[in-house]
Amino acid sequence: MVQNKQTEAPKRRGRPRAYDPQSALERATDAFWGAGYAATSLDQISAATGMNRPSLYAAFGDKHALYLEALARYWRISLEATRNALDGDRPLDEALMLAYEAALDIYFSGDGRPRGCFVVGTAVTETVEDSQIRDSVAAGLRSIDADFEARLRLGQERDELGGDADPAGLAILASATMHTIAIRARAGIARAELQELARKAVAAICGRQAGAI
Amino acid sequence: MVQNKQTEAPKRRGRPRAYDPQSALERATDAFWGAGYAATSLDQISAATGMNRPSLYAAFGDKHALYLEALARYWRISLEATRNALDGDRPLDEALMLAYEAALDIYFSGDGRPRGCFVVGTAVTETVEDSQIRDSVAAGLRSIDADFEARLRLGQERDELGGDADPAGLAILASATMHTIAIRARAGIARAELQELARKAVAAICGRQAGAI
DNA sequence: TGAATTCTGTACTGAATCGTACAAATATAT
DNA sequence: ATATATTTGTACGATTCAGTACAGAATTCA
Repeated sequence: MVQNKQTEAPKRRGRPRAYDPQSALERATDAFWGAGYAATSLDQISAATGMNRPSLYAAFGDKHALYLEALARYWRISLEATRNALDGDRPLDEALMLAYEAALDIYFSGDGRPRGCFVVGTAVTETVEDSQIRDSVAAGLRSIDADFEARLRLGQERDELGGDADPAGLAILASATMHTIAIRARAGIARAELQELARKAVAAICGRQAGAI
Repeated sequence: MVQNKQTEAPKRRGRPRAYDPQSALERATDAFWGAGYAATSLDQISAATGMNRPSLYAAFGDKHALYLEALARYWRISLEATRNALDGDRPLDEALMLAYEAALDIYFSGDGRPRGCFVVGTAVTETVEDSQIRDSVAAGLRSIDADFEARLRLGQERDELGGDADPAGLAILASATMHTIAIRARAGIARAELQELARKAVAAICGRQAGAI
């Protein structure tokens, strides 16, 4: 059996940690996700992770650094989900619909109320006065745009779109659809309604010949 | 000359107010708009409005009530701007483009950094744990949807869309375009880029025969 | 076994926060 | 003038918050 790679089996010297950094970051993300960055206190994060404050500081630095790590992790996971949905050899309309379903899985995850997108729900608020969060958000948005546009260009090559369609323009609409779903999910709109919204958007983007899904 | 209606000329009894409630609410909105609801302290609002804390409480109630008033006022103004853009007898593509330009005027207003949409940038964060803000956001979103859909149906009657187009589906894309602009503006994307984005979106929504604007 | 190392948990500090009490100020009503 | 009503501004209390100091606990190395 291969040596455990996730912790790099470091044979650390002193008292062992009572927490797993990865799952601690995940629970810290959950804490921020609900009330947002500013309204979430370190005490709440401490409670959510089971780590006391000094351990939080030792592991992640201050609240801001912890949030940046949570944000980066969320981008990784959510961008990967979108790419996985778009990458396959599915028809275009199916691929788009799958991307939105994957997003909805994330937006409706967790135990409490639906929280929508972590970025739209918590990071966007901070972008005005926080350049690091702003840069992260801007980069992530462009990345999603590029993924949609690449898939739509492929669709055009495969004659899945009208020949006169503009992949760049449609990519904007595809990204925009994801953003409006992100907002509405957090605002309490039911998942079924958002699925229906996604279906209509996909049909409109793909040129109304859809109906498969 | 008609009696001053805005203050109802009430001949109040005690010491007169040193502030104008309307402009105070406007400046309080500005204060919230930058850092968001949770990160904006009453001291900052006090500084922005020139009112001291007891006067703020007397005029608006606590921080939460003040924010709700600011949110309601923002919805009033921004929904009216959208309706004015869509209501006229302009061609559909011009009307849509004008709606996005009106939104951009709001999103890029103020002295400091661009703040995007007040709702998307500050209210959406609070929707998970605050039912009053959630209800306000949900209602406003539906209202914009309805405005776009009404204009698109009119466009279909006037043969400004393909006969097989689905106004409800396109209305979703029109709303979504506004939302993605709101997010991107706050994330620091330049206004010129967002105008170009809006043009492409309008062209795609209206069936690519655009080019007028 | 003892020294060195790393983490845990309590407890503390200083600052920021919200909300309000209270006296002074400024107007109208009689 | 005097009483009444309303707002202003200072000042205070109670709470919460971020960040850290420090002692004790748990582990590895020699």
